[in-house]
Amino acid sequence: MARKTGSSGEKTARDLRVAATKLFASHGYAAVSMRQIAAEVGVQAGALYLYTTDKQSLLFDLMHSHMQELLDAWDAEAKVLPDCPDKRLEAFVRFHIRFHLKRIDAVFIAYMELRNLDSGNFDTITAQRQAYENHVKAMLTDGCAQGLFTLSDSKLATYAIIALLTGINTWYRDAGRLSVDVIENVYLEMVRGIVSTTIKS
Amino acid sequence: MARKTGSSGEKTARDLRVAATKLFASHGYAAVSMRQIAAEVGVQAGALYLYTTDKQSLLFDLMHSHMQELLDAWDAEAKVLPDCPDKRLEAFVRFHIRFHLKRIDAVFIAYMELRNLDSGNFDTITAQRQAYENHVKAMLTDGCAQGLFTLSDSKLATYAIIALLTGINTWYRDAGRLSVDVIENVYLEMVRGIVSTTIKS
DNA sequence: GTCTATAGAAGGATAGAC
DNA sequence: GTCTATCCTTCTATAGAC
Repeated sequence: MARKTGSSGEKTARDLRVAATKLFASHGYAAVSMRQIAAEVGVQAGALYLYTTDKQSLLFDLMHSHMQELLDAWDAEAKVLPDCPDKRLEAFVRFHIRFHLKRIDAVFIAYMELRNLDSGNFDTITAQRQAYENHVKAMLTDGCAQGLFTLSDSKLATYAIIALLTGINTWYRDAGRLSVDVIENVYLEMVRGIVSTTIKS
Repeated sequence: MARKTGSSGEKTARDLRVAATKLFASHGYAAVSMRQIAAEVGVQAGALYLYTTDKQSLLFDLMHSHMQELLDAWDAEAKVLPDCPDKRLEAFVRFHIRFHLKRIDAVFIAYMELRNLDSGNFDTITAQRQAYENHVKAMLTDGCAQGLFTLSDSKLATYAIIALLTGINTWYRDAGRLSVDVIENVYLEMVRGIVSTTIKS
């Protein structure tokens, strides 16, 4: 924790995570070798095993810390939001888009590499994903209870909204024709259509 | 073409596609070996090379024929639809859901294994995907022109609708709590919300 | 903390017998 | 049409030098 930040080991540990994230996202976990990762980090393959017990733990650590960051970030943001479901929904849409667009590689891994996790690891990540979905579902149910949203199935609406928002990651490019602000506004409009809310902010 | 259907070679060719589809979807292209596929087919690894020049062609063939089937199926259905954009949208939503839920493994591969295609193959599949997106976009643009839909960006709406519908594949289970008919209806309602159409069928 | 070297397993693809 | 056998490459992970 309070170690010298200049320590070469800490830098290598960080570099390893960055390199693995980039390579796993580009080519897939199974297609990337420890040698490739080592080359990207700038060390020999053997040296990586000072920082991870094996390739599987490396994948799990990346996915687990990503999901934890996501849950923590939304908890922090949700805590200071007003009770109004429509305001919370707007905040969620903007939060989800911004958070995910800043971590395109990590998000890709978290969605695509589930099948390459050992079963215990799989269960852990799945529970985190479900916790996130539950936040959304609670928000929608709440809005329905207050008569602000109209939904025939809040579980399906949760899936639908998350899939629609996360789908942005598959086509977004940094120098694209639309700014993140504009994207947020357009998608917010579509999500409002889904929940059939007629409230204007 | 007009060969005896009892021919062992034709059966093996079919079995190979079935086995590869199943295994690639479960574990990923890179994680599956030709030996595993052969075992699933019930032959030795060497025999597979009578039916595919290499592993890459096998992947490409699966993806290419899946996408072609999709395009052909929608062409056939769209041909006999009325001009009314709302009716066409409803037909599309139902078509997309039904088509994709019947081919969960193939759809998964078509989305997840793009990065494992050689560059020429990648371009071919990407063009097919774009052709499909263009059908949807044209339908939305048409509805907007006729004043039936309200969309601030028909390209983003296309992405959003496809992502939302295809997302069903990630949670759908055959013996789940909802029938395909119910799912179609709920998602159609949400898609109508996105395009803000108020027309009732 | 990193390197070189290597053990041991598994991969894709081919050759030739049947 | 399929099998057995095998070539050659590449992989993960470890051991021991520096």
